[in-house]
Amino acid sequence: MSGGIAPVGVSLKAIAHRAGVSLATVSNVINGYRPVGEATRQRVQQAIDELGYTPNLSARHLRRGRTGIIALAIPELNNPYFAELAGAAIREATRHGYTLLLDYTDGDRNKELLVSDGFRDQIIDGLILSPVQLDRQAVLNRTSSTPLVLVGESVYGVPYDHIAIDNLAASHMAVQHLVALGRTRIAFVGAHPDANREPAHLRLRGYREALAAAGLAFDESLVATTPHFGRGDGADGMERLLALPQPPDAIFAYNDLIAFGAMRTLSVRGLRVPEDVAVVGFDDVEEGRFSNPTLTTISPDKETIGRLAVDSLIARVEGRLTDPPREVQPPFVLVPRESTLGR
Amino acid sequence: MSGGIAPVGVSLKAIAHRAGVSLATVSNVINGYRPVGEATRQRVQQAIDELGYTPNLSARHLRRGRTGIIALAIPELNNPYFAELAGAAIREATRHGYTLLLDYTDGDRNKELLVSDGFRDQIIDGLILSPVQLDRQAVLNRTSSTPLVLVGESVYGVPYDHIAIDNLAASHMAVQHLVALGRTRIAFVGAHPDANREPAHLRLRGYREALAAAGLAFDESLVATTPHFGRGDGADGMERLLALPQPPDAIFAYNDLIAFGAMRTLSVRGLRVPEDVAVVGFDDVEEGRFSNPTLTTISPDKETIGRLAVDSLIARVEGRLTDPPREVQPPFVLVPRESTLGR
DNA sequence: TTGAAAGCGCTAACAG
DNA sequence: CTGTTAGCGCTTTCAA
Repeated sequence: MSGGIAPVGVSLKAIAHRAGVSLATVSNVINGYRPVGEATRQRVQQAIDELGYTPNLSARHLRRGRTGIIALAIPELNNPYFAELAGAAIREATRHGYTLLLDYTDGDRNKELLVSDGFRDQIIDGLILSPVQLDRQAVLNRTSSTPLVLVGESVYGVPYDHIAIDNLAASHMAVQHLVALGRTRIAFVGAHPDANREPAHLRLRGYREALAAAGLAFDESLVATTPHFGRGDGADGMERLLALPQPPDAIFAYNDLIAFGAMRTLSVRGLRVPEDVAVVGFDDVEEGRFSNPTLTTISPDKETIGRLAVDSLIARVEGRLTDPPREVQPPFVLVPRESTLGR
Repeated sequence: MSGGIAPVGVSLKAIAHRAGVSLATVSNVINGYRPVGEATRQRVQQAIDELGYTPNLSARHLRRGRTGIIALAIPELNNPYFAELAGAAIREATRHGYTLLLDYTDGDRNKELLVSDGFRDQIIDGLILSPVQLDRQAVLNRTSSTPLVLVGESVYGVPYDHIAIDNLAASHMAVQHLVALGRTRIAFVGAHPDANREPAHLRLRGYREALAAAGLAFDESLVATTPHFGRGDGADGMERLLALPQPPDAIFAYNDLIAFGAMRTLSVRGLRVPEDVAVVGFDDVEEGRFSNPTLTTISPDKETIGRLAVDSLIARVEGRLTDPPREVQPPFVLVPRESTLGR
């Protein structure tokens, strides 16, 4: 944030009048569109300071055809992963002089479509979208020409910049961690009911591949689907797994919230984490550093994801970037904590 | 969200031309500023539909002097309380056809001042502020004339609408709950170091009054101040309380995050919740329904707070509300869970 | 290096 | 009930 009070009514004209120059000159002092003589510049600057002038953004936007606003559309704010991502994006946007507007899709396909197809076009210069339900085809068919950057593991193979960690490798690492601890009945919680959707797919695929690599058989009954991706879903999924004839001895959760829900259920059922069941999450939200037990998890570099997404988008908006769309994979690490290592 | 694609370049003029009417008539069909004949209306509407027209907001805003955007400035998104509040506010703003912009102050006094003094004035019609550090005087001296609505327990006695639950009564209820369970050494975690600030003040005051009402002595060493209001602060505060010669047997936390931090410390130190130490939080964030143990807490009606704040603000913005500022106290309840009742 | 002026798209006052 | 038009504040082209 950088300040400056704007008494209503102080316009370019007022400054021009006060400084005894034309509108164009004042505009040039402000925007540097063409050079201005040093003496003139000083006089104009003084008038600006004295009157406390701030450009009227609506007018500027009308004229320029751009608004200085970009949107970040995420499924929900209640998932702290997105809250943290949004924080990073907002900081970066602000740094570039842009305002970032948050939109929620509730992970609802129709809302994702609406956003992608230009719901906010009148107000935004560009869009960062973290889709949940949107498929490749829908993105390809999108009807808006507003620059778009995708984040998250949902959609691949579309002509837009895409920022997401290597979900396959990350899932591998998570499962491998459990395998290394000697676990053999490793369950996956948080597969999407509609199994051929991409996002769960990648993490699920990583899970399967890692099992195979470890010589463990894939057991479909150990994959708990959930309608959403919150704590309640994790709790329910865990209940179902515990009802199995042979319950799991480890859980790889689609995300941290699901892991927290699962751990809650385990606690209620009198099972110890990690002694009876080890748990690994995905996202590394702050909660996992204070939960009982603390949560082992995949930690994507959220700061970098947010920053890169905003940078790419703004570069496209301003026409500075015209390369073909790029696929960027920010770093991630596995953070081992009590839910697998014990205390 | 309600949609409509806006191919760039479809203007009022285009519609007017297509429908064979004047600009004004099209505008009237859209805005209902004055009546339009039914036949004409139909023709215009058809042109609008066919061309997929959406008004250019920048132009409208320039003309109207309003932007249709309101801001909600909160300390941080990482506290799920604010995330939930923001969700409610966004829904309500959308319902009124407004866009809600989120701003973060980091609980930093300067940023709160900046926001309050009109940092976003060029872009917003009104502001909802949840101050942490801002004092009465700063609000009274504010230099912006943008309509303002305050939420939260921070500032009283200023000429703006204020939406906040009765913090005094809520704190009373929380402490009374602990007293009723037979606890006698009840600590308060999350007092602000600068003790004469209002927000912690009310909850702290409620705490003291409830102790007095219960015939319990106030022990200053049982008040743990914290620099911020996050999990880490709660964990640190708890450490300090446990180092006392006579540690507490109950905790009333300024908010849920602090309570989670405190419970984490208790767990690490091998103390049982609630057997050894009972814990009550404040905010009722979802996390507390899945934590181990689940958290007893004060549950403010966040939906109502968000809704009322937005409604009041928009009414002021649109000049529909010119009454003197009002103080509104939405309902709250105490939700007893395992952290005081046990399992 | 500077000025004059057109015009972005819209709303609302004025005129019929 | 409908049309004409001024002008919101700014950027940028054309002219000097």
